[in-house]
Amino acid sequence: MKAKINNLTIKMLARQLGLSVSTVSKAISDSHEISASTKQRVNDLVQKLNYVPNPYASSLRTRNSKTIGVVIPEVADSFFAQAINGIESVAQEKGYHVLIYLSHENFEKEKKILKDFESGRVDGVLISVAKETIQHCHIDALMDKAVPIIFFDRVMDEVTTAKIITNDYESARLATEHLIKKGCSRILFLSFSHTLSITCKRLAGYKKALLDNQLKYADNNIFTFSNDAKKDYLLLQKKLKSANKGVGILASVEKLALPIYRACEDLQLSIPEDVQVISFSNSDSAAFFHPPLTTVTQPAFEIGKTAASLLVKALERKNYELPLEEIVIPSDLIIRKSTLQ
Amino acid sequence: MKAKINNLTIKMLARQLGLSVSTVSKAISDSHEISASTKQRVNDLVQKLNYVPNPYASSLRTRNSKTIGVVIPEVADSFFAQAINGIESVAQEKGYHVLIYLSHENFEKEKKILKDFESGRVDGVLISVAKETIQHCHIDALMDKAVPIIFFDRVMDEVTTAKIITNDYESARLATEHLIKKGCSRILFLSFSHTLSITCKRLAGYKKALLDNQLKYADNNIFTFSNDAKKDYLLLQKKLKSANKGVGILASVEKLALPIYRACEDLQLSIPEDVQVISFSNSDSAAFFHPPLTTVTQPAFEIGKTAASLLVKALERKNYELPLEEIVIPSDLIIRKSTLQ
DNA sequence: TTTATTTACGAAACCGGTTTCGTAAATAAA
DNA sequence: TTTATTTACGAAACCGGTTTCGTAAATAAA
Repeated sequence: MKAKINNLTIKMLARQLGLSVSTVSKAISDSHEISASTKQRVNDLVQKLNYVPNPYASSLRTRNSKTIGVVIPEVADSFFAQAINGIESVAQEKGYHVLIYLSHENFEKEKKILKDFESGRVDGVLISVAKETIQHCHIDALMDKAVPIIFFDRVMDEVTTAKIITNDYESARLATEHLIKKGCSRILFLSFSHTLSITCKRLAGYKKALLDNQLKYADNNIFTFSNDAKKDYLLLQKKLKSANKGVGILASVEKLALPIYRACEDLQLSIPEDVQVISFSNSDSAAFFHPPLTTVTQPAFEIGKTAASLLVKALERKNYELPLEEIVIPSDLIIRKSTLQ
Repeated sequence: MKAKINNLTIKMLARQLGLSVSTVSKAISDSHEISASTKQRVNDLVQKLNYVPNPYASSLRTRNSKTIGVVIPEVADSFFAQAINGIESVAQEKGYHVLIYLSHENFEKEKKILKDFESGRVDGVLISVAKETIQHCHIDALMDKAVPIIFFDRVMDEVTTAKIITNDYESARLATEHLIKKGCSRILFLSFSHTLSITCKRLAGYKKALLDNQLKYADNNIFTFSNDAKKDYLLLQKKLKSANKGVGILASVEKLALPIYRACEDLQLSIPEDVQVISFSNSDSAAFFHPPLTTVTQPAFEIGKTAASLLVKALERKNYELPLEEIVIPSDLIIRKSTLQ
């Protein structure tokens, strides 16, 4: 590796200009204390020598880093990828930097990540909590240090802060109702957590639709995925095998859709004739599945963008208070051929 | 917003312990200069008061930030999402932080991002260049500042540094050959850039397969997507309409696959009977397309992981020289039903 | 014309760590 | 027992910015 070049500092600029360091600093930040002509001279040299100030020196003194931390369970998922896009769009516009951390659905990892944030590394945090997260001590600790933290998608009701979500309850209710209208008298609900805010609300919406339509709720229609993909798959197969034709499935997260299709294929069950399927999904390719998948599509980009905008607002305006009621951006039910026409 | 709490500093620890700041600092970093008993006392208090050192103060003095910058064209793409996963796996293990920046395929944005990196914000950079990037002045400038930069996937031949890629040429050649073997006498090559390393190499592999199989190369079999999705789609439709049955298509990037399926559907062309399709793609759902899509699947995770490992090695070992020859991790041709059996 | 105010800058402290260098006390070597 | 070395710590400089406070000179107000 090449040796580090002695970097250009504000002190060297000052020397070359015959000015003090403080004057140069103020000129660069366009302070009203500095005359136009001096600013001109300073900026000309900055351009000429390609001076780029050290952000960490600045952070140290100003106590802010123009950096936001984003904590998500995974990145290879359309929802989170699109949410990052939304976050980045705000960051790029407002000159913020985005640190990405993956919890991999693991509480201990999430805790470690938030603990690091207590250092002042980030000015604020956007988080979608891990599946395993049921306590919020790590979040409280961060909030105690006055680091603003905003939830998006996967929130914790017990924590008082801004939350950007979609209408999980309502969209699950509508999706379930759609299955009922299309003739399903039994509907499986696929979840992958008993505790996540999103899965709980979606389950509640599902239950409500059953209730509204005089269908009985039964625990054995609820299928919660573990982490063991193979075991899960076998269980799903078994459940489908035992189900009557005309069963409906509502998958509460994107990644549960593929196993359903695979299982139907393996069992030679036809979608939608034998099994009707709806999944929460933000994948572009849902439209090209065999058959095209009816989805509840979340406003992932907008959720990310809204969360980031709010955070930036909280950071830039001294007296801005985060809205504490949930901000709900509705999802779309996109009807395709995995449900009957 | 709550006022910032006066943060715990090493100075306060020192005062409470009756030690000097330097001793505490050394104790925390487990310096051999400090006795075991003192280290114990210091670490006990660190635990008790939940002291988290300010990373920017440390960065300023040590001139490294334990942060790597990742620059990619987009994030909502399976390849890049998986590559980030690979990068993150190394970062998490080695205690690095990952700053993500999106160029949105735009050269000016990429330039701006790299320019910021000249500030010392990151210790090293992993980049997959934008479609528009044909110059490398911005990269040279960064390398002049001794910031190590490693290419992954989309590289620039003209820049001398480590490059982690897949076997673009060979896998495109094999994919094309597969189409030829399955009876295609005319094969369209869908690209989205004339200049990107990956598309050039894939095109070259395509050409080689034609040559090896006594097929003529024709410019009008090459179709380069612009940024105008609608116009592109119409052009693609037109091209497919005019093609004879039995045409083959090789799509050189993931996002070109969906328009093909859509166009075939709209034109009532059957895949694979009328049109055989292979696409470079890392999407899990390719297997569930209608019909399942034959793909060239890149080792995205490994590419990201390898690039990050190399970068970390370059950062941690003083005398480590980055390997300058390309590191090639091969792709897999996964044959599904969009090509004839 | 004298006094008050404004303008435009500089000296120095500061942010919170790390590192260098110096040294008393303890220990080892002569 | 004397000298050399090692151990364990502290003072102070340092990283590269920003901010506070002070002030000479210029300008405005009395």
